[in-house]
Amino acid sequence: MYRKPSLSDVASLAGVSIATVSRALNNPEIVTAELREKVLKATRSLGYVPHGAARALASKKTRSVGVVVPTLGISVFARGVEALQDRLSEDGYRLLVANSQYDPVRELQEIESLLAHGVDGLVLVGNERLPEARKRLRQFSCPVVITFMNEAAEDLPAVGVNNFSSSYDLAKYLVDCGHEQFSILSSPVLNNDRVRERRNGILSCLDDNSDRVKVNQVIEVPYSMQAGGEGLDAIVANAPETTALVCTTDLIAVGSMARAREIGLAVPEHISIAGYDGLELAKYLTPALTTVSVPANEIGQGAAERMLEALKGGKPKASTVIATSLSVRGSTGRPAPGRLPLDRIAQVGIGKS
Amino acid sequence: MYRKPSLSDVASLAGVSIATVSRALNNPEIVTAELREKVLKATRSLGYVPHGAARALASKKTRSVGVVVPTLGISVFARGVEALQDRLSEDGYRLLVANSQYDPVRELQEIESLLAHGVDGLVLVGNERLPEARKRLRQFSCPVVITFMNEAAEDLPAVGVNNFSSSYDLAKYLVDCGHEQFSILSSPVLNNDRVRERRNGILSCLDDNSDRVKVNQVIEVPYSMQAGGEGLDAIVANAPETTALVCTTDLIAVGSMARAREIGLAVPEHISIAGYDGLELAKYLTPALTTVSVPANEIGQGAAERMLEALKGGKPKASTVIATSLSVRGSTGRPAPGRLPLDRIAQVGIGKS
DNA sequence: CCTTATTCTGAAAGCGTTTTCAGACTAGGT
DNA sequence: ACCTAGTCTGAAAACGCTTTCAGAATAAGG
Repeated sequence: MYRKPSLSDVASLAGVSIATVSRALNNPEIVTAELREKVLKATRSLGYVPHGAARALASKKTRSVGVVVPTLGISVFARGVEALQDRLSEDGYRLLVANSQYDPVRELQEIESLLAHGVDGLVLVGNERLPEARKRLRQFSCPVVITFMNEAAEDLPAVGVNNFSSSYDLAKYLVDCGHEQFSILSSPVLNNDRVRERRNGILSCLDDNSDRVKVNQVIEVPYSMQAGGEGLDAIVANAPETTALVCTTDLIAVGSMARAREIGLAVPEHISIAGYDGLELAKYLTPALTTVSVPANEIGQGAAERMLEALKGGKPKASTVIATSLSVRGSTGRPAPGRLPLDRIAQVGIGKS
Repeated sequence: MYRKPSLSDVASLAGVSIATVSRALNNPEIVTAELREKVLKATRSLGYVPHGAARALASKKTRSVGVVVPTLGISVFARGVEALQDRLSEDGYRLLVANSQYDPVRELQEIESLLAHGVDGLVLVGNERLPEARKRLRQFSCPVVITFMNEAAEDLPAVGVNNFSSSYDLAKYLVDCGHEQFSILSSPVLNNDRVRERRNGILSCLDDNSDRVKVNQVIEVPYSMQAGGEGLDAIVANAPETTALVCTTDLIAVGSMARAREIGLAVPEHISIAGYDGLELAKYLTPALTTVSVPANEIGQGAAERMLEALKGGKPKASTVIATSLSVRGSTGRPAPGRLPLDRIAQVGIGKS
């Protein structure tokens, strides 16, 4: 049975010691050109590939980092992970990916699994996690970068957008449009500080303008387009005077927009709908969706940069806030004066597919 | 400086040898209950976590598998990777993720990086790769599973949909609708056997019906919604008699549909448009997009199952074909009799945003 | 030409596990 | 009571690399 070549195979073929081979491969400059050549030749002719585990054991570095995201099914996370991997790969690091499905217990397990594997660093999403998770992170004292948040607890570096202020701005834009009757449709806030911040940002803005503006309903629905549609139904039934519906997520916004059309509500004539995330598809909808664009790739890349810095030097740099942009599109506009309550306009059942 | 507890720390605290600790942790049943208890207690009280690299070195298993996808920016791949991770995680395996950006050289590098790291198995997309990549795979002789294809070269197990026949069926549906003037809008076929199979499937069907049906244009555009729009422009300019536009990808289809509306073409009255992938958002568009639904999660999960089998037993099971379903929706319909050429209908510039 | 400083190289000691191997101890049969 | 078979346990040998340490070789200086 064929055995994969090891350092000593290369060493004996090149006629040098294993120490020299190791050096020639890792610190070429500290070995004389002549030996280096011999070693490289032997390496090539044997097709030698260093053994990762052995190397990790000896050097105490696996050259890999781990990331735990809630799910890859959400485009911003997928793109963030992609950018993270792209950047890490440039520096020769591998990326271990896990998803928690928004379950803190699962997140803890995945973190423990990654730490046990021996990742050199860990990229996480948001600040909320089980105390055990924090404890493990401390115990392993490996570099951690928090993403999709503008700041992190325990003076960890964070790379992400300011969910609160960008949501505040989104709401402000709608207030400035002249809307007075608001409702909010949110994906679950439990275990999700990003969405909570967004919701609070919206509420804070509406509160700051409470002389002109009223918050009718704040509804929380599961994270799916269908649930977004059901959320809209609830708004129509319980807060028919609503003229502006702010969603904490594009997916929910898309679902509610589709449902609005189904029941005969015109967007934005009868109701303005806005989302958050900057889904690429959002601008191809009819009407195109007003949303807050989150540059997920910048977050991923920024996280990679922070991580690489920590892995090399170690100076704990502060957090990086990634700028969002408000993409105003066709799904929002001025409220129609004297519009009837939504439940009077809606023709429930008629447009139903 | 605090050192992480090792096997021997646990051993001395429990008053046994490291061999016993190792056994108590990995094969609890071969150790007497009494010792096992002592060991577990010591393990807990020290917060002992086995050292991954050392374990990998000794056991020649890292309990991790690697996957290389073209990009995570495409939803089917992201969902596939997610399902893969979910299933592998159940059995205690970690997942290393890399993307190649459709570049064969980059794919080779990532494969080499993963193999050097020591993954126990490798999940890849499609059959096309550099000869060096095959060589490495053979050299490391680690289990490989090919995904998103219904069969693979070199008798590797494959888990995926039949791109050819499902595309054939999609085209057949349009032929049966009565369409006679077809055009095809494809994302790049280079380094992408999945899309090539789809295109060939469509062409094969149209060829089988060449007595009734004509293929006007087969256009290849970059993989983006904008490019899809430009593709539509080209169709309108060069093949205005087209009544059915088949796209090899939902993203392209969405782009062309949006562009169609922009230039005043009604879908499906003036032109039927179909896609492929089963993007979740596709059914929330107006009109909803006819597409071939690919259950990416089943592919990921199936790949995980194959991989786990290979990792345990080793019987090389055959490929698994995952069924697609044709989702017929509003974007396709019967061709309008006596329709004018598209360039006569289009009002270029008017609807431009 | 000899001494001292300066590179480079090789021997060997880990790194923290798993696993083989042999010895110790228990139980069962006569 | 003695021998055999059968369980468990511990000592020690890998696993393949990095890195320290000391020695060899070369260069520089007097």
